[in-house]
Amino acid sequence: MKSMSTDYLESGRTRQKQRTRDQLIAAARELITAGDTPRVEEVAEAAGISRPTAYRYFASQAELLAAAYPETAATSVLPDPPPEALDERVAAVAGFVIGRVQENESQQRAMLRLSLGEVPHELPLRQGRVVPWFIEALAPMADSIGDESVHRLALALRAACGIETRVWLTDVAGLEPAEVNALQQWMVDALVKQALETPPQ
Amino acid sequence: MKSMSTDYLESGRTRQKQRTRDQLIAAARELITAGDTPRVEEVAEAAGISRPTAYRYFASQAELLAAAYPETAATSVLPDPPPEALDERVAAVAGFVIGRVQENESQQRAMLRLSLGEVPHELPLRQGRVVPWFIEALAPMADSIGDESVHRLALALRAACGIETRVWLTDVAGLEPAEVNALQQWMVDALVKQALETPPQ
DNA sequence: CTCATTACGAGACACAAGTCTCAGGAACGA
DNA sequence: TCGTTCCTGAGACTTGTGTCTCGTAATGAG
Repeated sequence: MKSMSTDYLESGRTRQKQRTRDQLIAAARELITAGDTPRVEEVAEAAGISRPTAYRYFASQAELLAAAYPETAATSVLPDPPPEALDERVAAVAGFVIGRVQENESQQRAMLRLSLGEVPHELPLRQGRVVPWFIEALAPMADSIGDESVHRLALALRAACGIETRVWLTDVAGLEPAEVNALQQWMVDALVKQALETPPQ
Repeated sequence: MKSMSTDYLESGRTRQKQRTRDQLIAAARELITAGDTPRVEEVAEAAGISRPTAYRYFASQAELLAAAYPETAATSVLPDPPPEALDERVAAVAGFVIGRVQENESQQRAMLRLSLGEVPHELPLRQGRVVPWFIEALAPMADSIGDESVHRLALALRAACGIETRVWLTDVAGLEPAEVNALQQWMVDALVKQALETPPQ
């Protein structure tokens, strides 16, 4: 089953459906923040909804959990007032992101694993807010290297401090959490500094 | 079931067991290079061995596939003669690694997914040869920044050009394969250049 | 308030991973 | 060659994901 078409929710008994969907997401969110990777059955039961109905709203466990993933409402994570120095601005964003990844590591791992399912998804993965945060932090250098390069750099920064990099540094390289944080932070700093001299692409 | 203890293979009818294990690995390798992520049953059948026996040798599909993963025999991937310039040396290794990841992307994704199984593994993940390759390429700078920093840098480089980073740049950032290669190569270059000024840790 | 629409629940099914038991047969020592 | 060890195969079982059918009941329009 593919993802439910958007206009399905907007036809028929829309309020009932919205309610059901919200209950599922709320239940999933609660279980996720409680620390596990809930099965669809557990989410459905916690929401007082049957399993088949849960699958009527979300094509897979991955989609349900993705929809339930706690969002940060903030549109900016720069301190107030924002620093002027580029590396400080970026370091602030990176520090926030790295910390968040570390806090929610088990959920992030679950999301990554589910997103790698053998059957290619119909894009359940949403681009988060991290890239915009980095682009905001990099704004002062947009004039000198151009928007395109700023975008590339932001992608590289997100890659450097995301869960994917963390997983490797932890599981395979065997670094301690604090060491992982430090190395990711160093990578971010190095990428920014180098971008000033030779921007990507 | 945990991983079979190593000395199990070395006790009793060792040759029979070694043969069985080799047949399983050979069959898995064939199926993997044919392009899919075979089920344990498929590997066992292809090897003319029963499924329970396959599980006697490998605790999980992940372990079996990991054991079957094609190895590069080379202990060095530097061109002959090796360049003197540090960035060229590293670029050579990175280019090789990035190319290999791109070639075997589906298998690498399968390995990554299986390595993220909910139940923490008893270390089925082996540190590959990529880090040693990078350390070799970085040898000229060991005197100036120290072995420890070289090691850290090599870990960062491997993280930057591995499958984990590629997955994100492809699936979420939506870059084309060639763009992914270019950005990973840029990241590697930037990290090396910056390490000359402020080494990690 | 009535009734057709339509979301929901119960329960069964398919399939894959992983586990367990037990009996047969191959390997190896004597 | 004989006999015991112990590896292997057959097949059932458990758990989890995702699908399907069909009857029921809530919803909201008239």
